[in-house]
Amino acid sequence: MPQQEPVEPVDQWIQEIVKMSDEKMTEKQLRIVQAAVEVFAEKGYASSSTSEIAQKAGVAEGTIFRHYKTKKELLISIVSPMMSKLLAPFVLNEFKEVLETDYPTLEDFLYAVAVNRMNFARKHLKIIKIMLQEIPFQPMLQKEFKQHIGTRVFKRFTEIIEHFKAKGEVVDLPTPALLRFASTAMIGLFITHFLVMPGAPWDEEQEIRHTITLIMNGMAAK
Amino acid sequence: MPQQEPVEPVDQWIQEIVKMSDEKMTEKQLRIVQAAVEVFAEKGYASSSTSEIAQKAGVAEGTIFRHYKTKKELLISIVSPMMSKLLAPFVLNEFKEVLETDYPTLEDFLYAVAVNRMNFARKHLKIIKIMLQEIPFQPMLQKEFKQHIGTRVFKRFTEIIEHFKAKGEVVDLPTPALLRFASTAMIGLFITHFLVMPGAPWDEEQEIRHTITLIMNGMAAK
Amino acid sequence: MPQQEPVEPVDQWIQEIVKMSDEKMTEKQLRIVQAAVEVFAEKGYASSSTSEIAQKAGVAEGTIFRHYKTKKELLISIVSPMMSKLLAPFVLNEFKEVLETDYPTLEDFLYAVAVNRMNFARKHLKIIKIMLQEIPFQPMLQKEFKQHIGTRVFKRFTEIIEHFKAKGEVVDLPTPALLRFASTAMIGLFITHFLVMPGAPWDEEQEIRHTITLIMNGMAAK
Amino acid sequence: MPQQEPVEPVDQWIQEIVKMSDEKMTEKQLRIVQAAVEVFAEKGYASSSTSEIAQKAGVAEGTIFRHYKTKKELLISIVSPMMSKLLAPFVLNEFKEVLETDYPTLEDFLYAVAVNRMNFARKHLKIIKIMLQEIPFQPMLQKEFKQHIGTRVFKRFTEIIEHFKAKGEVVDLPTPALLRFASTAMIGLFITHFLVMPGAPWDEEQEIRHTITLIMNGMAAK
DNA sequence: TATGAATGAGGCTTCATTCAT
DNA sequence: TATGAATGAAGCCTCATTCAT
Repeated sequence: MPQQEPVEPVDQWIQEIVKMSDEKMTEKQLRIVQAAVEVFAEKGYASSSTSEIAQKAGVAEGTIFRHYKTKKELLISIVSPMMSKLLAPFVLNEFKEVLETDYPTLEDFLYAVAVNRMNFARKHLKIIKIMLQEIPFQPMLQKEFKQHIGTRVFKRFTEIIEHFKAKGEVVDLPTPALLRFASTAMIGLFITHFLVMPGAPWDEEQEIRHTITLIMNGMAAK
Repeated sequence: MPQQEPVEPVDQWIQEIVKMSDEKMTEKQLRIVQAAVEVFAEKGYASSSTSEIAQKAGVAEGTIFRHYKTKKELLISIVSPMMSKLLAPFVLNEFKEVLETDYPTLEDFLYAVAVNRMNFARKHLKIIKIMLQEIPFQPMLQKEFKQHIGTRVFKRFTEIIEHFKAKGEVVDLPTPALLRFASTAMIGLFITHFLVMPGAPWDEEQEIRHTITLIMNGMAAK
Repeated sequence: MPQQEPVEPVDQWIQEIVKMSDEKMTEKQLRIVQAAVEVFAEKGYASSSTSEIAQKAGVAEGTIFRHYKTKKELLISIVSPMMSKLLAPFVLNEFKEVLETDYPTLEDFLYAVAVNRMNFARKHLKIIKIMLQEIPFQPMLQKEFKQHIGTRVFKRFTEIIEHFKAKGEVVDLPTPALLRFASTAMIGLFITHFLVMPGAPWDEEQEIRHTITLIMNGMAAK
Repeated sequence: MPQQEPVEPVDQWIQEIVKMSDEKMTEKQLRIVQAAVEVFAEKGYASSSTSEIAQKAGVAEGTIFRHYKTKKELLISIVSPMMSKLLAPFVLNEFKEVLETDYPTLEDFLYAVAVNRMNFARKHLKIIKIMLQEIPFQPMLQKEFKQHIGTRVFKRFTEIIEHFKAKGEVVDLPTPALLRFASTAMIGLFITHFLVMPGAPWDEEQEIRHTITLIMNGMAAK
């Protein structure tokens, strides 16, 4: 079990990516986006009306369409950048090096990353909910999802797992199975606490540590 | 690792529940339900139109409303029974006894249950997809979900995990964490293969075994 | 100058074409079409609103879209059949034979045809006005116009003019110039009295005769 | 048939009218007018948007409304002066005198005028198209049209025709019929070649001569 | 003078639901 | 029971026009 580690090192190399790149929005446009996030998250994209968004944003309905050609473009403009920002740290080239250089144990590293992403997710919970809801129905989001996950994040994680397998620290099971196991256990933690049981009290640090412990135990070479 | 086991024993005690309780539907009504499942799964509930459902079912639009007062009632009538059927085996009182009586190892038992539920899910994939999509937006479904999971399935699983903890076979971590870990790893397997990567080829038996192995390793008392 | 001739012979061979082929319309659909003709003719297609059409037709706005998928489809459904009906008599194969068989002089024949088409046009004046207004902006109507005029009516008229040229009765100028001259002089008569000066009193029979006389004089071999 | 005549004489007495009276327009205003002509001609007035005009003109939308109070005023400002310029030569008081003084034959005169107006029309084709399209729907244009045609051009042409009738050179038919015949045959030539078949190759000089020949033949006292 | 963000009325179209047949 | 024409509310979007800068 890792000692309490400062999260900063991770944030150092993510910071320029994590920081919001939503530049130069007018104040009304910002209000539109915020209202859209609220309404989409509450009712789902298809059941949300632009008139309700406009009302909640305190602008005229026509103003929405001055900034976004269609309702769908408004959705995409919200969800699409979130997807890349959410996964950005896992795409970095230095990922593996940082992992070995800056952290005493794999668990430490995973914990740092998990906390960082958890904080990010908590901050953008509604957008992530919208993203999960709409990916099945929006081909454009599917495309972005596949590009990000399929060809970048997946590859990076695969490298890391095989690195540890080569070192004899990870059980000899197929890499895809290991990857799926680890990621769904972590994502499951996230979804359970943020989406399935949003009200339940929890000690985030403890929960993350337990989950990582279980994952590590599961994957450890016997 | 368990030997190849016949799945039948599990089915024996689920059979009366798993068996369809779709009673006395007219042929047209059946066609409506089938069409609705197709369309809801493809476009999502809110983006589906009753006219498209009617057309695909080969009935007049009015006919739908003769059987279901509203579009939402049609949705509920499809999703609601599926939820209980999907979780039914985990609610049975004899669950724990069967587990200890009929199966040599815990892994054997989990494998049998997993295969059984996987087959069930494959058969009703579209409805499950609709269910997952609509639970966040349909209070009635949320209520049923909470009743089933929160007060019945959760309780049953908690009992079982604590049973094994008491026997010293499971690591001493909080039961909710263990439960979440095990279930999300299994559900993650399901969602990955059925929903995220529906086309990918896979050896179901192997995948289930690997996942259970990882879960068991993770939870095993060290 | 021809004696007063009965118009019937011409009508005999056009009758089955001239007769309306608008079959099996519901009463509401008929009211929609009538209202649309009124409004389109008065304001022009682009400046007409479906809500005004619905109101004038005494139906709900949605009812229009039950019968016509779009506003443009409503326009096309009105104008397109009119174009072929208007030109139908000029396309008939027996045109030239009838001309030589049933009428003592070319003038008689032209007079009969002119009266027949004038009556038809008067009856459908508004639709013809819409047609003329919208052809420049509706590619589908342009296509139909080219097919009808370019490849059928033009060809028929060319044959007839060359027939009389061969008989030495028509001046030796290029056939297209003769055709254009004769047709625009006739169409000019129509447009002047029906569209440019709709209120002016006139003796239709006299006007037609004068115009034909002038056309014949103009084209006569000197 | 007249010899090739210089067109200048006609232009001499039209020149001060034909010359553009577009005074003191800013460069932006000019660009707005040009863009409006393009867009109105292509899509029709009602289907054109001020935003498209502004974009094509390279100005802000608001700039249009600084120069023209409404969209309709922009239309009128374009079409209205064109109408008078197009018909100006036919309104001149000296018309008849010029006719008898400067040209050996009536045909010569008509040819000269036709060529002159044809050139003018070719130069302002789009505006004329807009004019023809919008007269039916714009009361203000109708008013101007009636004033120009009804009380001035019509009167002038009537005088000329009756002048030649008195001289025994024109057939004894009602003057309005003669006038309509001649004008629609000429206008028909114009519309056919410029609007109905804009792409077709043609020898303008020949076509005008043929048409005038046919008109003269038609109207000649027998 | 010029801009362009903002407006809100109005346009076309969809759709769940009703009802006479 | 089944139909499908009809409804009208509501949805998305366009657009001429205004106004603060």
